[in-house]
Amino acid sequence: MATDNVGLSLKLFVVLTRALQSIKKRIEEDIKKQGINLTEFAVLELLFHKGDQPIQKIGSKVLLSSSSISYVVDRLVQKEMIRRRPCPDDRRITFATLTEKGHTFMADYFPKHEQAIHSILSGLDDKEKAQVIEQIKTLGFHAEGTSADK
Amino acid sequence: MATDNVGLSLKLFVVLTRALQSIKKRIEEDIKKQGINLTEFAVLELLFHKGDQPIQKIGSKVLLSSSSISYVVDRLVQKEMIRRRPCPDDRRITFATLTEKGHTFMADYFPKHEQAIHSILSGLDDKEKAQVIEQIKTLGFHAEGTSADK
DNA sequence: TTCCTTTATCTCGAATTCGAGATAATTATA
DNA sequence: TATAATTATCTCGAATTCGAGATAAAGGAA
Repeated sequence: MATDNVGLSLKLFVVLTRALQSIKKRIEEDIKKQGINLTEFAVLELLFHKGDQPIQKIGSKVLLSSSSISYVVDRLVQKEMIRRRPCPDDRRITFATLTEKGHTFMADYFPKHEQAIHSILSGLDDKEKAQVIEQIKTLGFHAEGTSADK
Repeated sequence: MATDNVGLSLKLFVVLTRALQSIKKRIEEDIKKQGINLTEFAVLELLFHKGDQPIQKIGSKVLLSSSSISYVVDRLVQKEMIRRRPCPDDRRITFATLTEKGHTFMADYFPKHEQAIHSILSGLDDKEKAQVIEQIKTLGFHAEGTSADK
């Protein structure tokens, strides 16, 4: 068959892993200067762009387990970037809400962050990026579907 | 300019992160059944294909810090997959060496692992994979180069 | 209403990785 | 050769994430 190069798949996996490690490292370097990490930033970004969120929703959006979210939210509360707001309708739910400080920070820093990523990823032009996005999405969806095959 | 879509870069980063997370999760699931994790497997694979390695070399190959390598090697020694062998020429150096058990395991399991990855990544055909590999490499090299720009 | 199931959040302990610094051995320099 | 710099490995403590299980609140069924 034409599609049977097993070694090529392994290579793709290795290349992806290494590239993303380099990319993440650069992005994290940039963000760490602000005293927060990538996960915390992802949570702030979600709240900044989508408004207040139940804690459990945050977890599913940024792909973290419930226990990890509790921890991340704690840290952001300590840093006074967000606060916990009980839901009046359902007492099981707690919303995470940006504080004034958190909002100000994001309004100032998000554009810089986006620009930094843009600079780090400038190895490809827009057309190539769009292409890679499609291909990687395909790969991701397929991998997601490839669950425990009995 | 044509290449100025900042949001596209952010999207590429998010897509890459999520896809790789899915892919890694699947691969790890497969390996965990063997009682080892991805990092440990990477070390075993290096020794299996490249022969005995000084511990510090392993770190640079699998992209782990020196302290992490010590830990991973410890675990593999505990599992009797490898052993530490002092270098006679340079007493600072310790080689990691596959044990009989480790070698047998890899001879049996590596092809299965490779096949599993192949299956997980079968969302793209060979030609597309080769293309993605090149583009991701470009991205990675560029990101690597984009160090602390003063 | 009472009981069972589901949902949301949190606590706890384990796993994994890192960075800083310690130790020991080697190499280069004065 | 004595001293300084480099290299290899390890120890320690911190950071981050997870899974299992606890708790509390809602919702649904009998």
